[in-house]
Amino acid sequence: MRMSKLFVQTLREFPSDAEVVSHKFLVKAGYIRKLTSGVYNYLPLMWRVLKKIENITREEMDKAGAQELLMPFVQPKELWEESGRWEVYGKELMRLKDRHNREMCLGPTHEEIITSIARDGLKSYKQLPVNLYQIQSKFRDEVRPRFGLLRGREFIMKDAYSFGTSQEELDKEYENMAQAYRNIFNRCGLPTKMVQSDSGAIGGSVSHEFMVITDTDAGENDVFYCDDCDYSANSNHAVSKLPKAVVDGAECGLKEKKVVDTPNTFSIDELCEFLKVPPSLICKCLVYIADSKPVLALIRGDKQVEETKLMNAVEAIEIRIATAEEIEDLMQKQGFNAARGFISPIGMKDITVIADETIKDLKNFVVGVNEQDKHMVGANLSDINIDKFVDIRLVEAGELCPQCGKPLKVTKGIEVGNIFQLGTKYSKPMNAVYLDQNGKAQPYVMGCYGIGISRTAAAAVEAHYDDWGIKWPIAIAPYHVIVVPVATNDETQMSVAEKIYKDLLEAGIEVVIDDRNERPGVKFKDADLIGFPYRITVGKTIVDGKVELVTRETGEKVEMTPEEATSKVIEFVKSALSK
RNA sequence: CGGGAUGUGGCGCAGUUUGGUAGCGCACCUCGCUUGGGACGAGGGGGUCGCACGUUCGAAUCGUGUCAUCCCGACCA
Repeated sequence: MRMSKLFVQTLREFPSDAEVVSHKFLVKAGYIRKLTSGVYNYLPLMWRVLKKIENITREEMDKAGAQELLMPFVQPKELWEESGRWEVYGKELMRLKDRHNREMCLGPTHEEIITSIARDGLKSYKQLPVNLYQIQSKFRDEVRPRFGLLRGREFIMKDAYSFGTSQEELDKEYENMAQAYRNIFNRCGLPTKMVQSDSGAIGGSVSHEFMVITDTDAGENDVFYCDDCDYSANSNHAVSKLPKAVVDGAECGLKEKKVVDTPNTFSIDELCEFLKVPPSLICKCLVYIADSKPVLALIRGDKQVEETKLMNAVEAIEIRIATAEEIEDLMQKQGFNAARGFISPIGMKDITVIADETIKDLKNFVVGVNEQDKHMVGANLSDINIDKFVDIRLVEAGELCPQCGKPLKVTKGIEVGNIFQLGTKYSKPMNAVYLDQNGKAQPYVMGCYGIGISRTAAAAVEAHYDDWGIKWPIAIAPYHVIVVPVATNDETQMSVAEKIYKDLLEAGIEVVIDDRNERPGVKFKDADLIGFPYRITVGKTIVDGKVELVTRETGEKVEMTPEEATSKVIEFVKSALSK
C-alpha cells in the first residue's frame, strides 16, 4: 500500500470527547470516527485490525470443532417472548416496529435465535454435541456509552452456543472453549486472566470472564486475585475470608441490651464516634429496591454490599439502592418515623431481610430500631428476623484468599471474553429438545461463549501504547511494516525504498511505503502513531549502503543493508505469526 | 433517571457579557523553498454559527422551545 493513497487522516490533537487512551489514539491515528453516540465507523486501518482478530478467532473456533454460521441482526419479538426476555431485558434491548407494526428488536445477543435454529435441526442425540458460532455486529442501547470502542452501543462480537445432552458434555465443551479462548488471546498478543464471575442477566450457573489487565483507567471491572494460588474473580463474584475484627460488643462494654440516644448519627462513622465502638460492631441496614419491591440488606458496618450478589440472593432482575423518598414511603407504610441512619429490620413486617454472612458472627452489637436518633446496643441475632444469610459482601483488597488464606490483591480489568454454562435456561422454556436413546424428548444442555472483537482491539491498544501512539502486536497490526524514504526527491533513496517495498510484498509481508512528499518528522510521527510494528527508514546513510530498522515495541534502532533489513523483517514477522 | 456543560468549515478553538452580517491554529488546494522527529513564505477553497419559532431595521450573540453531544452521579445510612 502506498501511504499517499491510504485512506487515513491522522489528527494533530486528540478528540475533545475522548477519555481513555484507546479512544484517543484510535481517533487521532485515523482508525475510527464516531457516527453517533456509541456508534463508530471502522475506517480501513481499523477494519484490517478487526478482520485479523476475527480470523484468529475463527481459526481457533474451527480448530476447537465449532461451526460458523450467520444469524440475522433483526429479530422478531415472538422468539423473545418464548424465552421470557422480551419483558425482562429492559431498555438496552433496541426495539422497533416494521411497516406492519410488528415488533422487532436489534440483536444484543442471539440465544433465542440459535435455540430456534437448534430445535429445528438437532432432533437426535446422535447429532450432539454441537457448537455453533457467528461473528457479527450487536446492538445494546447502553445507558451511557463511553470509552470509544470499549463500551459502544454497536460492537462486533463473536458469539458461540453449544448444545449437548448432559452436564458432563457441557463441562467438557466449556473447558474446550476456555482453551480456545486462551489460544485466541495469546495469539492476539493479549495476556488475559480467566476469572470467576457472576452470570448476570444471561443466566446459568458457572461462568468465567477473560480479562485484559491494564494499568490504564479503562478497566471497568475490579478483579481480585491471589498471587499464591490460582484464585481470581470479578468483584461481583469474589469471596474472601476476613481478617480478625472486634465482633463482640462485650469487648467495648456493650453487654446489656438497651436502646440508647444517638443524636445525629446518620453515618456509620458518626455512630462509631458517638458510641466509641469500631464499625465492625454495627449491623448496617440498607434499603434496596429489587424489581420495584423494597428489601432490607444487613451487613457488618465496616463492609459494603455487592449489589449483584444481593440481586441474585433475592432472585431479582434489577436492583438499586432506595432513594430518600422510597425510604420515607416504606417507613410510613411500616408505621415508623425514622430516616437514613436509623432504619432497622426490628419490627418490620412483610419485607425480605437478607443478611450477609458477616452478621452471623456479631454478638452484643449495635443496630437501629426505626426510631430517629436512637439505636439498640448489646443486640443479638435473636432480636432480628432474618429471612436468609447469604454472602452479599463486596470483597476488598487485603482480605484473605478463600482458597489459600493469603491476602488478595485487586487490579483493573477489561472484559474481552466470557463463557457461561446456560444449562437448560433457554431450551426448557423454548421447548428446544432432542430425542434421547429411549426416544424421550430432552432439553439441550447449553453453553454460550462470547468474545468482544471490537473491544479486544481497543483493549490491545490499552495494553500496548506509549506517548507517541499505538504499539500493535504483530498478529493484529493493520500492516506489519512501513518503509520510509526520508526524501522523496532523492532518487537513490526512492529506488532503494521501492525495492525493499517490492521485496517485502513478494514475501507476503503487509507493507506500506510512505511515498508522501512530507518532511521526515511528519512521517515518523505518523508511523509511530499508527503503530506499525517495524519501520525501515531509507535516508542519507544509504550512501554507505545502510538503512535503519526500527522496532516500534522496544524503540530499538539498528543500521544494516537494505537486504538485511528486508530479510530481518520477513523473519521477525513470520516467526511472530507462527506462534 | 438526577446534576453540570457544550453545540461556530474535517479536527481543536475564539467571538456571545456590551446585537451590526464570522475569525484563528491544524488539515486541504497552488507556487516557491525545505527534507532524520509534526519547517517556512505567498496565494487560495470551504462554514451563515445544531434546529425551529420569536424579539429587532438588523441575531452566532437576546428570548422560548427542541434536538444532539459530553462529563459527573445514580455509592453504602
